Amino acid sequence: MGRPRNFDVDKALLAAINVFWEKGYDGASMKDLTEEMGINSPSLYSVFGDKKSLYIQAIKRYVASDTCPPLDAFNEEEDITKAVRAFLETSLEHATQQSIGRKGCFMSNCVSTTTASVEESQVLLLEAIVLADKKIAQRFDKEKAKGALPETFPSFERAKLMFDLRQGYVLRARAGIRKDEMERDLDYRVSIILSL
Amino acid sequence: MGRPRNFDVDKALLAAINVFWEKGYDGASMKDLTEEMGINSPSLYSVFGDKKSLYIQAIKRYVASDTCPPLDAFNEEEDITKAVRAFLETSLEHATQQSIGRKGCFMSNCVSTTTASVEESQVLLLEAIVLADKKIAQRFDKEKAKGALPETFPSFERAKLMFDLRQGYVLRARAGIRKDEMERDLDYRVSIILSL
DNA sequence: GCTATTTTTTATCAATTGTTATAAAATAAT
DNA sequence: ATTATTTTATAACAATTGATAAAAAATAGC
Repeated sequence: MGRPRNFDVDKALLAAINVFWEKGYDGASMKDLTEEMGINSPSLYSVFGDKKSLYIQAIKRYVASDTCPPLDAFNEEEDITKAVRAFLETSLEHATQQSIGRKGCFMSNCVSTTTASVEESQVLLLEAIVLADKKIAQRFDKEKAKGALPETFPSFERAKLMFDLRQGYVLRARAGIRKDEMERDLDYRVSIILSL
Repeated sequence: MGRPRNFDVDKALLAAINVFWEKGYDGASMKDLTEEMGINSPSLYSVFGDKKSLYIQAIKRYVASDTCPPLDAFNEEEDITKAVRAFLETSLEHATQQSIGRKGCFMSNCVSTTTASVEESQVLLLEAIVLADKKIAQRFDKEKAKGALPETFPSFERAKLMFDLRQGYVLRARAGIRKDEMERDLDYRVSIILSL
């Protein structure tokens, strides 16, 4: 009973992700957040608590959505060489997209900057990295079982290698390096990740 | 003539770097800055201009100092294998050091987060990356001339590869992954960077 | 010892920060 | 229709934000 809520809690949370992603935790003001979420501050505070609490919920919501475009592209491609290429290519696309906000990855672009100031954010980032490593390694293992990769292929090491190369792309994109320039050594990196 | 300045401008600027490094551009308040720089705000504003101007000068000062510990370790080591190892090892050390502030790299930890909001910061970050790539590649070229690396060794691609792997370490360190855990595949990465 | 000049100090500015009372509005149960 | 309950809207809170005005203090030249 009582007056019904006239906004979608989940939609508001998704909007909050975008604000934090674009402006960072410190850079995002409550005014920015309430405007983008389409609610006023008392509603925000009653549903999400204070700024820090909202931020943590935003991270958890992002992680729960479990949609990392490069990882999805990696898993959707059947051929392992094409899959690795798709991972790097999709990483580049998202890192260099000009549209404001949602640049690169929410976890590495935003959450990584708050691990010192917002306690809970560190373990959430850690879990996301560990999960990504594991998913990539599992795919490599599957290829080994298929015979597409040799038994000696070090899945876990290569998984971490591929993941870490993405972080380099993200930094370079932020520095303004264009996608087509970074694409030039993309195939070369694919061959390194899969080298025997 | 006039009343003499009772603080060292350069020392104050170096202190400002530390504040931005530790707290980020948005997270660093003028109060934080004046306290750490040991001056009061009118002095700050008269010498450095506003916050954005101080920030740009801090970045330029950091770049001018030209001291990137991993890069220095890389160049000081004679043997190329040991040099690559030293680069990664030093990257890990600085990324994981527990002392507050000066974690990882000022450029990638702080400046990379302001490329959208502080216009001038982007090109400064770009120049730093381009310079680092070049320095690493030049060292590889020297090893090729010495015969320590084959003529076919792709210096520039490997330089960028090594540089980008560091970004992965920085992210992982922020997530709380320990140095000794990341050290486990350090030698493996050295062999990949130098593989023929 | 003045004067001119520059810096420091102290105090304060308006604006924005995150946050919360208070009261109006909208529903369900009685 | 009234009551109880919950959410909305409006307004305001104290604190902090980045930034200055005004006055005191310290030097060099005359």
